[in-house]
Amino acid sequence: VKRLGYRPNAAARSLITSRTQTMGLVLSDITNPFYPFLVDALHSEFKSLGYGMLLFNAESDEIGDVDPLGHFLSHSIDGLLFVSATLDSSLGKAVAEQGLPAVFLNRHTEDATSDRVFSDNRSGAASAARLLLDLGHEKIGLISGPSNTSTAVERDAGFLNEIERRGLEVPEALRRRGPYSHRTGYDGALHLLGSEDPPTALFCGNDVIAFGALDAIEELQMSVPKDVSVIGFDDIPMSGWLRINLTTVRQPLPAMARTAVGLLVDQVENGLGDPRTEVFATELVYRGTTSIPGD
Amino acid sequence: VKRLGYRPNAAARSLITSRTQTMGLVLSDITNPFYPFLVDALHSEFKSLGYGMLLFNAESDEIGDVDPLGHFLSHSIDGLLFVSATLDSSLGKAVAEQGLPAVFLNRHTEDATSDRVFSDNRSGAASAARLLLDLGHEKIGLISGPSNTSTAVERDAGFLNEIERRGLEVPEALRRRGPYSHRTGYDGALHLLGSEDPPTALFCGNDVIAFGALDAIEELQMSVPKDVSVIGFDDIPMSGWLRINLTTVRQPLPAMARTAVGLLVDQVENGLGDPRTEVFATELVYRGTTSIPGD
DNA sequence: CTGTTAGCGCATTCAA
DNA sequence: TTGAATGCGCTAACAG
Repeated sequence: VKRLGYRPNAAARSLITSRTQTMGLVLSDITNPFYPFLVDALHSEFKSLGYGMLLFNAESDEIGDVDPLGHFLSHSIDGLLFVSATLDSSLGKAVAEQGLPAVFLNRHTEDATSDRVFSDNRSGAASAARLLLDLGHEKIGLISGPSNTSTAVERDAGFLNEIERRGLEVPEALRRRGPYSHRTGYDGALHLLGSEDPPTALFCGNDVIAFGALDAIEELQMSVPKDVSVIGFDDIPMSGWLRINLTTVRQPLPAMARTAVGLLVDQVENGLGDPRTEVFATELVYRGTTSIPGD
Repeated sequence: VKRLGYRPNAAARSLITSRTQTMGLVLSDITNPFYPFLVDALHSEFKSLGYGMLLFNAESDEIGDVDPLGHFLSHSIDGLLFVSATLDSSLGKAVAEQGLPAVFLNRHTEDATSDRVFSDNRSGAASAARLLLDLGHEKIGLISGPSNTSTAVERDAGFLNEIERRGLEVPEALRRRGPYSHRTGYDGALHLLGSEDPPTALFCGNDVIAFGALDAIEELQMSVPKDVSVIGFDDIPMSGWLRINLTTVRQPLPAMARTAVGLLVDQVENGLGDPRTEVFATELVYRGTTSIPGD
């Protein structure tokens, strides 16, 4: 009978089941090279579990009071996955009030109202600090992400803490901050390295910032790692390309994506429970942008 | 009355209007740095017109007989936007048979059954050839994309045609081909430049392939553009980064995205008509990876 | 112009 | 087991 290409009508079905088999993915700026790999991983997880993925791109690195909720609620989805929300975002509360299944991935908001999965940014940043200190660097610059993101706050804390534990410090003059973008790294490094007593190493808030820093170093006709060592965070695939070859801290993105999707699907299929938090270990990836100072 | 947060139920509404206000976006591999900018542009166009965007990532560079249709039909969308379909894909016919609004963007299939928008790949590639010839290169290598993509076929044709018009040629031994990936460029350049009579310039099927070629050149300890000139295609933002600084052929992606979305929305709102084709002009972007041979 | 009603295509219940 | 009936929440057509 159904040989003539019958397709059940999804609208009618979801009208009765009150399920759409579609999840919403909210992210801050898909243009940032960090995301595609995440989106890829998330998509294939969702697909294998029978869910579609509706994209909402906030278009700036601030998922603040942009309101993706209205958009999604009127498109009726079963759950929401937030990637890289900001700390001050009211999204957590709003979603909890709606009783909507939700998971925060990579970054989280201040109040743990929903499931969260992220990596151990503190210890990852600490391991980066340890590497630079062990190599003999004493004057280290810091170019961080935005202060309203949990990743930046925790990476800063882990990094600075380790430095201080060794009896050193990073003076204000050697700190810069901005969006997780190439430009932030470029401007930051230009400023820090152009000063009269420049640092011999830079810890960058993520890989994309580090790429900007590398470009600034090129611009200043200095060389990496001889004149300056550089470390990033994330280990996106581009960081392994030969011309970049960035030392960085790897986040286990595929596993994180799988976990986040699992939690979300569990929420929609088995009902909401108490908020859960999953933390993943990072791994230092030693490549070519770090060395003993002057070597 | 509706102060208590009333939201119309999208499923019920679309049951009666037979519209979901959602479009499907099919792409071959979101991990390829070429796509995020497109996705971003498409998303904001759709959003501004009141449409959501459901993502389907084919996960390999081959949108062949992977069947996103089943996935989408069971998620009920109003129209489909295919980015980078392959020539041999049966998608065009399948979609046309379903009477589903669809647009092919960037690449197209053999039969023009739906609206299509792409750039003038032939003349873009010809302008790249002209640049290399004018600089004095006579031995030029070609690393193309897959032969079942319209972009690769047309770029090859435009490039080779211009070379021949000047009385030169690109022998088989100087041609390589593979997926639009970093690895294709890396392996291809390693092979071509490692031969006994290596070319002095390489035309790459797209920027990502060119990045791989640049890495191979680094690996071989040769220098760009002194030993080898390199040209890419697309002009994705990374190509403008200082450490890359790639000479390339720009496609006007934002305009192309706007047009594609416009055509698709027109189809769903005003009914299907005869297939339309929109072609966009490219622009040569002269940067630092090209020069007179040996200079 | 406001108020009422039928029906979109399913899943689920209940009757046979 | 199989078959018919109800209603999910809207929109559109129609009646008042």
